[in-house]
Amino acid sequence: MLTLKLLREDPEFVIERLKVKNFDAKEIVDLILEADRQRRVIQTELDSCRARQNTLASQIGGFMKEGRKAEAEAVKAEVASLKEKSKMLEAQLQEKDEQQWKNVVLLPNLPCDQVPCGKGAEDNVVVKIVEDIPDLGENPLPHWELVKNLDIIDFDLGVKLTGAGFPVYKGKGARIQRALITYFLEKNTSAGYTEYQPPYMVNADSGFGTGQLPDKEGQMYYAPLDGFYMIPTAEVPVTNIYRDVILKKDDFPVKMTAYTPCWRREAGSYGKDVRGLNRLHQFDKVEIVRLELPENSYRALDEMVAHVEGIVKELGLPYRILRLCGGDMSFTSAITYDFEVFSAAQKRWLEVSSVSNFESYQANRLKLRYKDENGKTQLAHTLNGSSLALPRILAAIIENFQTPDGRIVVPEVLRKYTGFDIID
RNA sequence: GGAGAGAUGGUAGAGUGGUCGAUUACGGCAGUCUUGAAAACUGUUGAGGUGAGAGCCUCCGGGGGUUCGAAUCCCUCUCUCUCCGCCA
Repeated sequence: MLTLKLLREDPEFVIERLKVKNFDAKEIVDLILEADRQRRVIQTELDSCRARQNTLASQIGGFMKEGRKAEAEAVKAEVASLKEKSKMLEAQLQEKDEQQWKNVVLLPNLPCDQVPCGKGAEDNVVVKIVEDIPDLGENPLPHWELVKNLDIIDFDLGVKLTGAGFPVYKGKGARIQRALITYFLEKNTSAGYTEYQPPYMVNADSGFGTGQLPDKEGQMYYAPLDGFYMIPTAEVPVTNIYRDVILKKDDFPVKMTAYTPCWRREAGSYGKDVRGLNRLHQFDKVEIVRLELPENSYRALDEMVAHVEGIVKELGLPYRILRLCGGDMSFTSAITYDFEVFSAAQKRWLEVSSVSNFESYQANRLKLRYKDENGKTQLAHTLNGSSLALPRILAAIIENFQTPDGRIVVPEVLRKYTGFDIID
């Protein structure tokens, strides 16, 4: 959520920056500022009305003690009329508050100045590409055929148990999942990230804190009886650990990592994008989250990108790093780098990680703050990235490391976790 | 699921209708003392809104109500603890 301070002080800047995200903010900003002006007028009037009431009420207290009943009654009459007035003002204030709030949450985060303009995926900028694409000979199989032949992932069984997009991993398929999770967590913890096991369901406050609510409500599974949401990413519970927290300057940086399953309804997806492991309703992911001082957040972002790159490289997968254009960025992000690995059999790039700086956008919703050197409370910066998401990594491993006879060679770094070096 | 007790500032813990945004202790910060530290002493120390500022307003788990006046009384929701039941 953008701060009211920024909107008030430099609305033109906000409108300009949001054009990079192809977001026309003019009308909303005007509505917010108008509601804000009205709100302050009402607030001032209400405050003085209440101040008068408070004074009179304590006067009555004095009269009552001294037994001056008649005088007390006279003052009571005045308070009664003030009370009606403040009731009315309160209602108006609440209305303006709601108007303002309703509109402020509609504004996405401002993209930082490194973000290129653009409409969609085609305008993203490739900042690095390591194309070490394996030669798989004649007819390499896509992963959904390989896993069926090897009987390590059963999509049909998932349909029976739950529905499409809920695969069942079996035997070496399950084992390599667990190996990947352990491997990722160890890479992250040895880079100084503290490991967490958060809840997989969160309440509405948490959903709001990281920006899933209110606008992406339809993307989460919801348990109405208890009002809980299945997490779409570990980012939600992990970042919310610090909701309503005021940190000290030397508490930074806060570095956290967590493995969780993730659930996404993915309403509206179709076609080849959803084949096999490409898009699931339930998948596994290891996430890294950082809280930083504003002056350090971009350095931290570079560090996170380098960290994720190190892992992808170690796995031996061809990859590229994209800087997302304004049109392809998420609502809450100020800048995002995507990692994609090349899936040799499908002959396409698959997104496996997304590393973002949210600057103070989430922090403002979360009320995640710190005391600066003058003792003033300031908003912190939040960042996160996948490190890494499993299914597409697994898809790429399965396809890129297939042998002509349909077996899968396990990447070297995973072998101490799998306990086998080939899937057959 | 049933019965009962609670929820107050960073923490502990007072406060049951009238200067209570809140006694006190601990912690934190600053100072005195000290070569330095500790101890002791002194001061200071919640968040937000509004205003140039003095100040004023809001917040004692959330929401609603009673009252001239609510941390304090009533209703409701959430959560915590104790006992019972169920259970990996």
